[in-house]
Amino acid sequence: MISAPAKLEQIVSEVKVIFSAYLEKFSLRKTPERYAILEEIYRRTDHFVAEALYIHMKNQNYRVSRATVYNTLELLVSCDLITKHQFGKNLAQYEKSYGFKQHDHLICVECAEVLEFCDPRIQQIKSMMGDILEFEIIHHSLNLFGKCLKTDCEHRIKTN
Amino acid sequence: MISAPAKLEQIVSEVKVIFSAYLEKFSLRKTPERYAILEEIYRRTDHFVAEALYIHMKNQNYRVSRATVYNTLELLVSCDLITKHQFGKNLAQYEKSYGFKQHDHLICVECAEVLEFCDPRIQQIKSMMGDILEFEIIHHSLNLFGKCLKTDCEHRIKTN
DNA sequence: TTGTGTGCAAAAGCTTTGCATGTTG
DNA sequence: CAACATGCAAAGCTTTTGCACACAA
Repeated sequence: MISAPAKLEQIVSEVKVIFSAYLEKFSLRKTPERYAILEEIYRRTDHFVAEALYIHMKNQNYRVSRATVYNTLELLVSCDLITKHQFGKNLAQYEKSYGFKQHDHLICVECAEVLEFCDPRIQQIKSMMGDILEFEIIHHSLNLFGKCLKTDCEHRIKTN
Repeated sequence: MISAPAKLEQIVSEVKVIFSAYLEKFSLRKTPERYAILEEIYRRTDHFVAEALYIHMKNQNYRVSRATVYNTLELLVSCDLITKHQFGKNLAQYEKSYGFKQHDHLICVECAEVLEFCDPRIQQIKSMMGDILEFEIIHHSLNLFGKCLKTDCEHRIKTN
């Protein structure tokens, strides 16, 4: 079996190829900033917000601007390498999407913890509703909001 | 059968009772502004944004501030009389929810048209995921994004 | 060389907050 | 009358835009 670090390297190189193809297809320029942002995202853990990505790159002394971060995030959403979420707040959260299973989210309204889950029925709903309402469904967003019942939930620990 | 205007009046009076009970329960004040905003929402059509509600009340020469509008919208969300949505933009949209069937949304990515649909499977997903992940699910948000295939879709008309 | 992309800072847009005033309970 | 709610304007935060410069193609 392939090791986790090796798999990460493989994914990073694959997403670069996909991004390159996308940039070529639309005659967009292959700038070092764009690749640096893509790589930063794929080496980071799960969900992140634009500002955190910007700060993190700045901390590594990488010269980049917010404008470029936002511009590149939009490109990456367009070529399906990341997904953009709005978990009820006025703040976009992003997530890498290549090489990971499609999933939806369950958000704790008390501690804002985000869990992921998969359910095949959502695909059925998408295709049925697309047919009935005559839409070509491109993507979806399903968020469940609730309270964690486990005793070790972060917000329960906090309130002890 | 009861007429549509009569039904609206009935709903308006019912939501006022519910709101009153909520305000009493939490020892909040029954101000004229709060009732005026509630009434305005229930007499208006479907989805709206906070600013539009504010402008609309101003145009009727009702003296109200944005602060109060936002404050009241939050109260109404808390007592389940309206629901708050984020259809992919950094802009909250609201919708009255009492007396209307629970539904989800299908958004056209080209013309931003919003359609509503119901599917019982979403309830099954909610209860199953709540059980498995040990969450008490309070509410959910399911948005499908796609392109309208009908020839009379607004964005198709626009581009003619 | 040409024009797209970038950095920087300012602006824009939605929402929240602070403070003095008004009004509910 | 005491505390809470309101109006107004300013501030806060995320995101977008304008402009001069840099650099990919």
